[in-house]
Amino acid sequence: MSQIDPSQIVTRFAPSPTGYLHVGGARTALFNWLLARNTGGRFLLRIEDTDIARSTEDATRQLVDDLKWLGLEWDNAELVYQSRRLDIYNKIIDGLMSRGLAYEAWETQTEMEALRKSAERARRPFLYKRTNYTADQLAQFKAEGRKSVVRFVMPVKEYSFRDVVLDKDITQPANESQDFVIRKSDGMPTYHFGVVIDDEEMGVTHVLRGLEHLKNTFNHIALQEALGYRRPTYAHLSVMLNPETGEKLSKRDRDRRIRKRVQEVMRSTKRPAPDIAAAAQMELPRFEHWLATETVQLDLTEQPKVMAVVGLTEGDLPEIMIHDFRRNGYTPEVLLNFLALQGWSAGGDDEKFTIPELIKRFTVDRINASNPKFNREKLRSFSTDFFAAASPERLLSALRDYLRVNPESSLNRGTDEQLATILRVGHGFHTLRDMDEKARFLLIPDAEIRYAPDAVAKILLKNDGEGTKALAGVRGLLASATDFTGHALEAAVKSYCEEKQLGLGKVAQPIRVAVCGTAVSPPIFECMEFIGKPSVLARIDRALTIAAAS
RNA sequence: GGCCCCAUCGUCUAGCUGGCCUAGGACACGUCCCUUUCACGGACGCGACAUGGGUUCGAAUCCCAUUGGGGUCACCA
Repeated sequence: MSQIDPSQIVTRFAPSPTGYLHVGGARTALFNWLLARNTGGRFLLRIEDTDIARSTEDATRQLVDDLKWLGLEWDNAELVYQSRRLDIYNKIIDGLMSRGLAYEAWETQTEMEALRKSAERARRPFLYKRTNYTADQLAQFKAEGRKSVVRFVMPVKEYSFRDVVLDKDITQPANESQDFVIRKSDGMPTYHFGVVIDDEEMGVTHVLRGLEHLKNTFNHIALQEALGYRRPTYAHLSVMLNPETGEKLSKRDRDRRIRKRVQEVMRSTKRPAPDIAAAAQMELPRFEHWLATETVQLDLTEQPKVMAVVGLTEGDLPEIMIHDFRRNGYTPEVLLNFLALQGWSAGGDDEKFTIPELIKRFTVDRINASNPKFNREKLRSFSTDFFAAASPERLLSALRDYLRVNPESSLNRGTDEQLATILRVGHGFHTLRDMDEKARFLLIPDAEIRYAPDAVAKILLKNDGEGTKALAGVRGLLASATDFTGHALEAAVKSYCEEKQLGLGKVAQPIRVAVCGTAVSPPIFECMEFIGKPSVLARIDRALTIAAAS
């Protein structure tokens, strides 16, 4: 083997545009990007849109947006779309056919299915065998309007390649060679074909991809040999698993979470299905079908409605797409750091890295072969630490980004200065969503404060309205305060409590409920300063009215 | 089911050219401290080499088997 000049390393990420970027795809992209950046090589992006039915332009845009958001910039100025390269593929396929290395096959998908079924019944593995059609058959197929596919004549021999993650040679015996499809009946190349041609033409030297492609590699090698192409270095990455199911992380996991919650709610509240379906504005048969069928998923309009009915929020669902993480208030540097640790480690005890550190320390030989379970708790902890250490500028830009994808948040009303204050007062949060949920009352009109019934009951009404009395008592003090800063308010309320022989909590908690609507908030005196005296008094009056009416 | 891959605390992992390991770190969890709430923070603690055989003076580290988990068997990538 010749020594590869590291500066010549070319990697690529080649997603198929079927939706937002999946977290597993993001990790694959990250590893390829890291390898290129670590060695001063190039990282390329190619769109594998050969599945016409599933690929959309929207999806391509979302994919590109997610990659940009992550900061995984690619080095090809022009994106490569496979769908625009049909001429190139067809020319090569014609060449293969003229050399007798590829041929047309006429079996329909139903016929293929039947063949597979019978092989299964006979309990032997199915391998496609070339059939010789008579002239009559061919004429009949064409008369029927059948469309042929093109299959590659895969030489029957043992194939072997070295996988640098597994650090071993992977071999496929000769009797598993099979003439696989390289051009589909719609004229598009298959993945196997496009990937081989494009990797060669783009000069890709290193292919880091998911483990699900391990066996495909033999097909690719056979094609490379037939075409006289170079063989890139292969590295197959482990599969990230859902910690609850132990299966591959899947978009379906979110749906599963909702279904589980619906079932819990139905069991505990004895609320019947028709009732929930109606509340979610869904047809009952559709709702029941979904409820009973794992493989059926709610669509994007149904999902939020059902969630609202059973009291689930965005933050309760497992994030699967990069966009989910963005919406839930994670930053790219945290996500990337964490993703790098799913299957890779720097060795030793270090695990918190900036992006430049990641680039510097990344090597392929430290990638692990076993499948990690995706542990969101730890990601959350990384996020907490990141926000605790971030500069005010980074905090604000992260929050602005979060708000762009969460337009319904009340914090969108804030000025930069206000948001900076909120960020400072509310420090110690895990994610921006967490911060948003805790601090959103700061930027909504007094009349729109919603008083949480359990907080009102526990803090204001309990013990014969003890809290309400305390609130009414301290109102005068607040109304007459001349200095409405957090410090001054705290000092004033503290001395008030001493004077009245009350614990601080006995007074502070009722104020909190009155001002925030909940029993939980950032430090209350600073919140009061932020909101200002008129609003604080208005909110207290409103709370007193509500308490009196309860 | 066939073929392939993998196997250290609940989780992510360090360690794997055998002795520095009565196995290290982080998350989670538990106790305590801080505290006007929730968090944050601090201290301490709990906790693993899947099993069975080898090889060796000596194995988490090497070999084999078993078990378990995962992947794959498309005109989807």
